[in-house]
Amino acid sequence: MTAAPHPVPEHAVPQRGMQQGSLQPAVGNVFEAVVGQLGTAVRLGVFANGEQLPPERELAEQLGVSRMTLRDAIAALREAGLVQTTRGRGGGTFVTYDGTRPVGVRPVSEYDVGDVLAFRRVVEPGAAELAARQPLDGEQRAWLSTCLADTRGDIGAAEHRISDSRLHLALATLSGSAMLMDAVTRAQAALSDLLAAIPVLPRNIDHSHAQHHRIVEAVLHGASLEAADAMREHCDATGALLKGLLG
Amino acid sequence: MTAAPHPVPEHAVPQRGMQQGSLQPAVGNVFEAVVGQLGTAVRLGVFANGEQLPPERELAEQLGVSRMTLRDAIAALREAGLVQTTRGRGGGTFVTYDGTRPVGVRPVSEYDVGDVLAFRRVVEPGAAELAARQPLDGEQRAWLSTCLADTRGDIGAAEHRISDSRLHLALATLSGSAMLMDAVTRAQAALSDLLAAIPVLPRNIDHSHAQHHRIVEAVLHGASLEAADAMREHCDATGALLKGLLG
DNA sequence: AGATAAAGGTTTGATCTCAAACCATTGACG
DNA sequence: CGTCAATGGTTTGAGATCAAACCTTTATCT
Repeated sequence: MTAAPHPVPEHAVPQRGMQQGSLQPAVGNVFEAVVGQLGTAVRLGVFANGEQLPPERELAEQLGVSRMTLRDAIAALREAGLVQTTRGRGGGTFVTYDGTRPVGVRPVSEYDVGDVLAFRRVVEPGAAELAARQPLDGEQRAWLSTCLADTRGDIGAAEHRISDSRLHLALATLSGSAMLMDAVTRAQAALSDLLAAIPVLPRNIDHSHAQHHRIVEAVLHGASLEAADAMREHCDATGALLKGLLG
Repeated sequence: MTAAPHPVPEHAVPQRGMQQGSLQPAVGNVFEAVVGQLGTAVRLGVFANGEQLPPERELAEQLGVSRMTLRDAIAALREAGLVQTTRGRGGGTFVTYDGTRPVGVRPVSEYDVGDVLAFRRVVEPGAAELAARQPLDGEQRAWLSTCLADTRGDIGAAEHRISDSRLHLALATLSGSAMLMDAVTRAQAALSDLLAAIPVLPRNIDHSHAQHHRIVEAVLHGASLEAADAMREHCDATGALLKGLLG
């Protein structure tokens, strides 16, 4: 039919692309992908404890997945103790997870620790910088302040981790870039497992809070470079802590 | 069975998470996803013209997809004229695409132009910075130089676009971070459609080449901040050009 | 020439996923 | 108290996807 455009004799080395890295495997199992996504959303506090998930029909559409598959995924989360479900009007699926228990839901993807930290150090400062450049309305400013305040209260380590995630995701959301939001979410998801493994020293929390404060201040004042810088420092600090503790 | 943890009376507003943004729809159609990925890889020059794709069994595994589905995808690319296939020993699927024809293969995802540019401006400088920090061996340095030289030759606009992609992806690869490589690939993929739409002026190419040169030099010399800066400038220039022409 | 190896091509039955319609439960409201 | 509305629960048949085995083609080697 068609001859090979470049016949390759046996001895010649066919030059296959130096980089195959850019081919990312499609997740073969939709069910597992959804479990991973929802589980991550709960662990990161995207859905707060006690909060109601969107109705199944709606959530299924948001996830681009059939309702049946979504229901199977929710059933898995229910068995893992992350959510509870009630029927009837006013019913629904509610988050029952305060971060104090470990979760049996495995993350969607597994990355090298150094890789996650490097990635995060790039995208989070970028998101902060963009958020600072964005004109924020009153509601958005209030949201950011609330998220910041939530990381401060007299709460346990688990709650602190969740509100920390929420703050970072809020910043990413305010960047106004869906792709960046996406990237930060992935970084946080990959990070949350690592963070759960390290001991929380009050000193670290204080330090971390000071950095959060500086970041939020910068964003609220539209100081984009300062915001990026502060976030970079924050990532470096967390990274150093993690590397010191994990290898 | 189980009572709702927080019974929600009709009048009370159930507080559903302020950010639903982090739930990304799973791609429902594996076949289409694979067509999109391979098509993008070809358009970006991940597989160069005339080059042979990995054997089906191998490629299927890399993509995390069954061989049947992969074959369907390849058939689609073949009908779109992007590849040719030969049987027998020494046969395989070969890229037949020099960028001069428009392609009927739609990209995997559709993003806002501003979003793509903002994302790119964050991840590409980050990748360049990391690449500059990496200790590069001779082969890697040579690869980078080759990619740079390829963008210069006396070639048409289409070939130029492809070798440009290859250079950017090479830099991302040398960053050593799979997640960043991933992000840059997505940015380039989203960008390539936009870039195909703008006219190519010799002056722009010269300007672009000077920037590429500065970036590569910085990376080869391990000047990470300079590399990031140069790349940021390059992204800004491309971005300004695109914004001026598209919106 | 014949054997071998490396590729693509084909078949088949099991499993996953989807869409759509319909059923069941519960609280709110008249 | 009865109806309605908003949720989760269930069924069903079609289509997509998979894994594994097997067939065909063709260049190289002996």
